[in-house]
Amino acid sequence: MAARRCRIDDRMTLRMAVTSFESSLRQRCSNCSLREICLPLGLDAEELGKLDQLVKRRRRVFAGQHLFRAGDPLQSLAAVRTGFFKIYEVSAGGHEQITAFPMEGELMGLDAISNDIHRGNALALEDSEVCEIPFAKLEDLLSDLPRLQHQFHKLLSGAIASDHGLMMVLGTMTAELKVAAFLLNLADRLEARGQPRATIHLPMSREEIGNYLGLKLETVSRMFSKLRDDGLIATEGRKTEIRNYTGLRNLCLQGSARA
Amino acid sequence: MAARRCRIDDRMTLRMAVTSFESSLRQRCSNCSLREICLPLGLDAEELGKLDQLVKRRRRVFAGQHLFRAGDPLQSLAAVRTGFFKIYEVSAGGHEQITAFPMEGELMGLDAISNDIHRGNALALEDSEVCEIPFAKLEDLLSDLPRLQHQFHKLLSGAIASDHGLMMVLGTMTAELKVAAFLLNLADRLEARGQPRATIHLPMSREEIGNYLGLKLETVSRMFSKLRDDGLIATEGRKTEIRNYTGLRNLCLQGSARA
DNA sequence: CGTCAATTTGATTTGCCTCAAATTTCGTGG
DNA sequence: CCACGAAATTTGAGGCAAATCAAATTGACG
Repeated sequence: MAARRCRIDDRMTLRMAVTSFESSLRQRCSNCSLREICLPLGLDAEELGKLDQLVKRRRRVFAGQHLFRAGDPLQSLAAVRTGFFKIYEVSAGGHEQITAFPMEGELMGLDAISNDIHRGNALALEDSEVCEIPFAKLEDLLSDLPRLQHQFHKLLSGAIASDHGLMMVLGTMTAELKVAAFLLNLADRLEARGQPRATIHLPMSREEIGNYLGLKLETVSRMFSKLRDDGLIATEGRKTEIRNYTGLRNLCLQGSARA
Repeated sequence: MAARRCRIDDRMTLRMAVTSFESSLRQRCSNCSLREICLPLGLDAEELGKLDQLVKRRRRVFAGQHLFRAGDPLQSLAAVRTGFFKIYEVSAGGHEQITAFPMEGELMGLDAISNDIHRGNALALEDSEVCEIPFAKLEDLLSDLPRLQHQFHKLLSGAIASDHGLMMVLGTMTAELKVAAFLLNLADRLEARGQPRATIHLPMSREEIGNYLGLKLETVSRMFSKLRDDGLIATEGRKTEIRNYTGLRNLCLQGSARA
């Protein structure tokens, strides 16, 4: 296990060498996420070719580095190939709020299209790889490929839908349920990517989880302990194992039953 | 002032006659919201013509009626022409969560594109009028009109951005600040539509505001009273007047300063 | 004018936050 | 490889903001 966390921002030196071979081990899919997303569309070879041309070379982002910051002009959307990010926004009053934890296969920067400027900051929580997709070129391509256009709309719409899911968590759940829902959400997303849903790595701190869920870090920790004591999960540092998936899910369901 | 609220759902009878002429008084803009949205694009006459063909006849939705419900297949997006809606989702556990209060010029149903089925329920809070935009036809048109396509992407992206704004409110603010932010948000949206921002009508109940903000109705009421006692707003039933706009805004800013 | 729902206000409880300390984990250098 | 220091996490005690319970008041509509 090489080094994993890093606070110095945007100027990695020796760490780069150390971790560069590490991430090379992770290359599983032979192509970028955007193309993967489009595989079910039945595009022909020519169309797929256009898609490939669009995607710039993969880019590596080390733990603690920003891929983009609030205020940056939108040039490219970024699809996470490997690793984990956090997206956070800073309010006028200076408060940080994490709005998402994008993982493999998920797009970042969609909210920037509205005014061509990034609202959020994208910070790599672990050494990661992204595919950058120049947005202007993507839009050109979308006009030519209606099925791809439709898929892109689904993607944007899906982002709205998942934000609504989070709003429901924030608005209706107690601390215990919020944490349970958070773990279930991660488990489900892992499973959707063919990874085992029971074992979750959690590259983010308790404080970051709490920020995301509208809780304090101590409360998050207490709820992890409670879920552990109730036999629903097992914890070993940041490695979390879901011991009773249906139990967790039932907890969330009955919890939001009345209010 | 004719009747304003109604609980009987989807079977209005005499009310229809009473209120039908009432909403006819409100016709201010001569065309649909979609076209208005596209005015700054500099489309030529032919393009505008295509746009007009797309939009089905305006549809009236009476207070208490649903325009669509969760589970309905997505056929059309709907732009609010006049009136006010609430969009709410129901969790598996049966809890209702309001995710938005769309008003004039705002689109509903964007989150349904992701899987062609509405997640949310759209309920008219007052007698309203919408323009329905068949989504399949809209996508066809977008391929032909790149500027319109871009505008549509901005619209979707803007929905994501505004959801993030709400998440920040839910995650970081106290009850008082949530209510203040809610009123400011309404005021700003009114102003963006050329209406006076100081006078807000509030077609939703305290309970609905509380649901939206993650508070109980009693708390919402208390915070209205507090803002009133502090001279920031004046209340007269559901008619709310902003007496000190900058004061309200400063309250929100300093409030989220540290956490 | 009477009924019922919505809102306001008050009293009390509670869940989460705050403050504080102990413990574990992790990165670094010996 | 081990030991050290810093940061993250866990756990405890007490306080506070918002929820809950309850009652009075206002307002809407037949």
